[in-house]
Formats: sequence, structure tokens, C-alpha cells
Amino acid sequence: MSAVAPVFSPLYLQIKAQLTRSLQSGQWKPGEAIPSEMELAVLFKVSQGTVRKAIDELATENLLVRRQGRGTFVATHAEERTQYRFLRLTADDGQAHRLQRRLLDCRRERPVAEMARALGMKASESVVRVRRLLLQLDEPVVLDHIYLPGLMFKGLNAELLNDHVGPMYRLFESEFGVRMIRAEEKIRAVAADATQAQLLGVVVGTPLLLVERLSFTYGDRPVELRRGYYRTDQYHYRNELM
Amino acid sequence: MSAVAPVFSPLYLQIKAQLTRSLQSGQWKPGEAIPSEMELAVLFKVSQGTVRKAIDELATENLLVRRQGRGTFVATHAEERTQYRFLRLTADDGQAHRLQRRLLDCRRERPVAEMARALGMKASESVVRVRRLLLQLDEPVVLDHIYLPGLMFKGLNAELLNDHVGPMYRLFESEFGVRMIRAEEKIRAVAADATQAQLLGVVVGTPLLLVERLSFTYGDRPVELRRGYYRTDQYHYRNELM
DNA sequence: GAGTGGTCTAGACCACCAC
DNA sequence: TGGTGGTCTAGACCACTCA
Repeated sequence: MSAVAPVFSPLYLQIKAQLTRSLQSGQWKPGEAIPSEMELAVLFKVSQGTVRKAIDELATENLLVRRQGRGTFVATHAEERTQYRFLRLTADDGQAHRLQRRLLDCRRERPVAEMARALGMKASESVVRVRRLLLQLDEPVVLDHIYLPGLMFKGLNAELLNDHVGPMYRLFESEFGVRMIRAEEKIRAVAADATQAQLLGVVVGTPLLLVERLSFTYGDRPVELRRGYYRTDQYHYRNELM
Repeated sequence: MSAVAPVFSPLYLQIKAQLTRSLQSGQWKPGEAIPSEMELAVLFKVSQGTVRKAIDELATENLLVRRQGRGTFVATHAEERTQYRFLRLTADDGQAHRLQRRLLDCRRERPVAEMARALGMKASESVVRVRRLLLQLDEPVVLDHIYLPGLMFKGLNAELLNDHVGPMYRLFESEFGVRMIRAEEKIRAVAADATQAQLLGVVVGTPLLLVERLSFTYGDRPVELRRGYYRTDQYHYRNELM
């Protein structure tokens, strides 16, 4: 009789969506604790187990971090543990050296159509283009070209980037309120051109990994396009298939 | 007073371990249903919820597949859904064509020390080496070198490989009782040598992705080493970072 | 309709952490 | 010692599948 098919959505998914909205709105900031499971249960008028299931999923998606005995916290790129969470490059000998960062330049430019589309920008909006090197023991390993929507990253410049210590995603989080949640990468093998070869200290034509990364913030909104050229003579991109 | 620190292990993890042993021993075969949650709860003398949590984890690890209303089944590579689960290569235009397989050769040889170690073999045991191409629309895309422990894959030969339809991992499952659970990949950019160039239809020196995959079966036992040379002129390796 | 997995509850107790 | 997340239980009802 009923004309409308009822959309079945479990309670815990509705609560998960509500929690996601709170994160997205900035009600709870990266690093802060969210209310306890019991408090949320009372607030949403459900049992603790239902809240728990919602939080469980957000924790496996790396939006929240649970700490037994202390509480549940909004995930952040500021912690040692989660630094370089998105960088899959590893030394062949397994050693985990610290990476140095060297800024090359930072400027604003017109986006090409394809990039504007990928980032969900109007063609009239400018993009910030950052170029930088990652080095290990003073040897260049990665050349990054980073593209960001100009309006969202108003005020981003070379000075800010140089003064900041720690990963770039931490700067984005603290200065611009943009937190990277997940990313998609497309990987290809390419030959180094003259510029890339010079910056990475290899001969022209050397095979490089080209890693094109599109990063998303809350609500699956794309906010960064990054082209990384990786040397793989003493390093490799590691991946786990499950 | 007690001299021994008690090792705390939640019930559901003990049950998960027990279920894993049953899978490993072949008590339940790929594609078959395992007992229902209630039956297992009675068997292990715990509540249904505890069994559920153990099965939940095995399902997220792709060892089991839950189907509402039907039961819980042992995962298999035989299904359409899970074919090429480990192949991350995608056409740039997003089209999902069917891949053709072309066997090049299959022979037994002495493993080099490094390979014997990776596969956990004695140096005296031989390895089976399979070379094959993957093609899309008659154009070569991937050149695979596949190395398998000789004793585990006794009887594997070119005829068997040629007669078999479907993915290789399905053959391994049905003929040799070896099911691939997960894999680790190391990815590099290399220049095509003469042989690779000829087989893949590119000029010598063309940058190729070298994807070195180590696959594991139950109990984290390595059982396959695979070196794949991927063309990435019209394809890319896709990855999701979370 | 019988049987399966999926959701939800209410309450108990345990492990861990900070004060 | 009190509060947090982590485990476990027993039971209810819902959604889905298949005979």
C-alpha cells in the first residue's frame, strides 16, 4: 500500500553521520577529546553499544583515535605516530631515517582545466603551487609538486612554509583548518626530464615513479593534488594488499 | 605472589585463532559455509556476540564472507567479485576491459639464495618459474615472472596452466590447496631491457613499473614471489590511502 | 515459516589511566 | 578512587534467503 519504500538506516550509521558532521563543522578540533561513550549515549538516547559501533567505524577510518582509560580523540597529523602516514616510500635496507624538507618555491597561478575540475574549483580561482624536495642524508629522494585551492589556503606563502616545523599536513590543519582524511594515488613509471633530473641528482631519462595523489578532507571533498617524483634506486613504494 | 604474569587474551581473539586453525587445516574449504553463529556459540560455550566479534574480524581480513540470510562462507578466489583482487592496474580512461592471459613458459630451477629465503624454502628445493603476459585487446600490458615452491606445487606445468580457465589463484586453490590471503608489494620504476621490451611491445629503455609481490597463505606463510613489469603509458597502479 | 546474519539493548565486569 | 574504553552476556527484534 505504501508508495514510498522506507530507507532502512541502522541507528549506529545515523549516529556515525552525526558525529562526522560534528567533526566537519569543527565542533571538536584535531587532538581534542570527544565526549565519552556514555555521554554520547545519553545525548543520542541510545545504548552505549550503539554509540560504540559508530565510533568503532570512525576509528578504523582514522577519523578518531581511541585510548583506553583516557577517552576518544579527534585524529591529527600533529603526532609522531601519524607523521608521513601517506608517504609509502621506504629505504630498501629497511632503515627509517628522518627526512629533511627543502622548499623550492611557492607561487599562485591559473589552474589548467583538468586540475580545476579535480579540485572542484572554479576556473577563475587561482591555485597555490608548491615545489619542494624530500632528502635523506642530504640526498634528494622525492620531488613534490603540490597544488592547493587558492581561496582555501589564503595567506599560504614561502615564509610560512619555511618557518613551520613538522609535516605540511600539520600546518594545513593548524593554520587553515583543513584536515586530510584519505587520499587516492595513481602511480606510473616515467623518465626524468632535465629539470627533474637536476633537482633529484640523477641523469636525464632515469626511470622515476610518478605518484599522483588526490587528497580529501571531511565529506570526501578534494583539497590537494600532488605530483611526486620518487627515486627508486635505493627506495621503493611499499603496499599491502588485503 | 604469582610469579607468572597472566597473558590477557580476550575470548573473541582465542575463538578467532581457533577458527583460523580450522581454515588452515582445511576443515572448511574455500566456498563452503561454516557453522552458524549460534552453533559456534554453543560449541565454544560463549555467547553469540563473542563469536560474532571473532567472525567480524575474519570477515574484514577477507578470510570469511558473510551473507545475510544465508550464512558465513570461506572466501575464495573463484568468484567473479574477487577476481584480480590483488591486481591494482587500471586503464587511464577508467574502462574495465577483460584481460587475456598468455603463458610464455613454465620450468623448474634452483632458487637464488635471496628467493629461497623470501619463500622460506631450503636452498636444495627447486622453484617453479612461470612467465606469462596479461593483454588487453591483444596489447601486452603486464609481464609476470612467478616463482613458487616446488614441493608445494608438485605437478604444476605448462599444460595445467594452459588448460585452466580463470585466475591463477583459483587454480592454486583447487589443485594445490593453497589459498592466497594477503600480499606485500614493493614498487619501483625501471627501464625495460631487450627481452621485456620485446615481450611488452615497447622500445628498450621505456620506464616500466616493477611490482614485486610476496603473497602469503594462512598463518602468514609466504608461498609466492611475483615480479610484474607493468606498462604505464595507458594504465596506472591505483592505491587508496587511509 | 524456519534459519541465517544484522541491529539494539541493559547490565555486568575488566583493564587502563590520571589524579 | 573514579572515569574511560574493552569485553562479555542474554535476550529481543529486524532483514534477508530459500524451500
